[in-house]
Amino acid sequence: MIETDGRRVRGDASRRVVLDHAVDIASVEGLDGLSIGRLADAAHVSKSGVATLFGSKERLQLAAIEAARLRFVASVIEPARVEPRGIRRIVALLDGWIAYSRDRVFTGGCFFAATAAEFDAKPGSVRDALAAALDDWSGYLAASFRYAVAQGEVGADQDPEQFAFEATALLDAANTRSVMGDSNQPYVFARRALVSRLRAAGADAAVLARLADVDDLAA
Amino acid sequence: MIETDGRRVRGDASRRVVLDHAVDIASVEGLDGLSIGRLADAAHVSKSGVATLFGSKERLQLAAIEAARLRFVASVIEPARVEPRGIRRIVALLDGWIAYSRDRVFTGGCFFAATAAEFDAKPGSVRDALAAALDDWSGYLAASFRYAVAQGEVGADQDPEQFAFEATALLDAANTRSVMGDSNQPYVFARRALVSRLRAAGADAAVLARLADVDDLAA
DNA sequence: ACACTATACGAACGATCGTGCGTACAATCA
DNA sequence: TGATTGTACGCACGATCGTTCGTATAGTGT
Repeated sequence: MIETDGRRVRGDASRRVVLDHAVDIASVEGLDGLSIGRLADAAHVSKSGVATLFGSKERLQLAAIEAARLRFVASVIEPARVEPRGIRRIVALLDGWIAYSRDRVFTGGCFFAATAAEFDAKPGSVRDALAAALDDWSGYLAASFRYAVAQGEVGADQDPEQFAFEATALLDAANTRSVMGDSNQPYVFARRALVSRLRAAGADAAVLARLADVDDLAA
Repeated sequence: MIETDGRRVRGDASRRVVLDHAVDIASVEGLDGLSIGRLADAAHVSKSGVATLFGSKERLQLAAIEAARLRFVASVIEPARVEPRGIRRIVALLDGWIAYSRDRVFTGGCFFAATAAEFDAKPGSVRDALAAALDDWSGYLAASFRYAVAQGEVGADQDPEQFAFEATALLDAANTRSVMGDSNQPYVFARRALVSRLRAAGADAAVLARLADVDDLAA
């Protein structure tokens, strides 16, 4: 599985560098606003070099989505995996997501919030890839919640899909409003809503402390 | 205040026709993706005609935002004003917003959800105008809720700004996911969440019937 | 009557877009 | 060694972008 071909290794490294700039640009300008020429300038490579590495703009967009997915997983999912499955991991995921948005892991805020709204009405492989990535995230949240239900950490009447919808709605709204208004206040709203929601679902108050602890405004 | 100059009357009529197409295109392609050439084709006027009517692309974008605001007010705000202030009007606003999104009053779903995510990280007059429009909507919801608190229709401990944040978050999420996945299921999630939220706030169950009544899937 | 203003258009501007071609170089493999 | 493949570049193509200019027409004022 490991690439040993020196040419491909070099190419992969180049793609990594270019994509690192691409996801940040796209989080601000969108995946359509991401132009090959300006991307080439930002990454200090030639325009035709970028074209060679990705073949077409659509393939560049798809590669950017995959690169963004990796950065998101490393920033939100992986750190939360130190917590045991169930309600504790859910809290870690939600708290980690707020930090991911607040700390601008992508220059323009959450990459997927920006590009999903851009492509939701444009059918094609780019939209499909974005929908798949969002379903992965929402599905992971729902699966974690389902485990919490099975463990009795929250009420048995709770619908995991319903919870995942509400949680991602609150997080996305906090992201967009924070970026739009250059304020951390929306994260406070999101924290309060998420804590209330989980308490109403029957979650133990002590486990929610991490979420309830509001340090966004101080930071 | 009424325009009597025949030239201006004709110009305003032309602007109205062009903007009618502009807001629908922008709800799909975004305000940057909205190009003067394609807008001219859609409205069956010349490209330079559009340029004459609006002066610059930025002024066209600002005019489109104002036109979208008018369509939104006529579609969501005005119909809800038949209900008395307070919780009843809030329910009418939320139910009306879901219908506004579900019925695709704009071709690509909510105009403001699409363009806000596009411009939230791009400082300038366009972003400011979008932020102002969104604040108007969120503020109207908060003011209505504050009235409901004062009337004792919901608990005195309830924060109107907090409620407005949560409500708009749920509505926006339902819109984006419905457009993205071409399904009405997200509206069901949003209804359930909004009803739960208002019931938890102390609202009378009977007033919430309109919101709880799920006909989105049947439609 | 005349000057002036507000649409509306065709034509063209320079700029940027995505893409393809030809070339050069390095790495792989027969 | 020679043929092939993957990167990387310069260059140029046709298309489209926002904008400007000149012109024509219709409505408004003096």
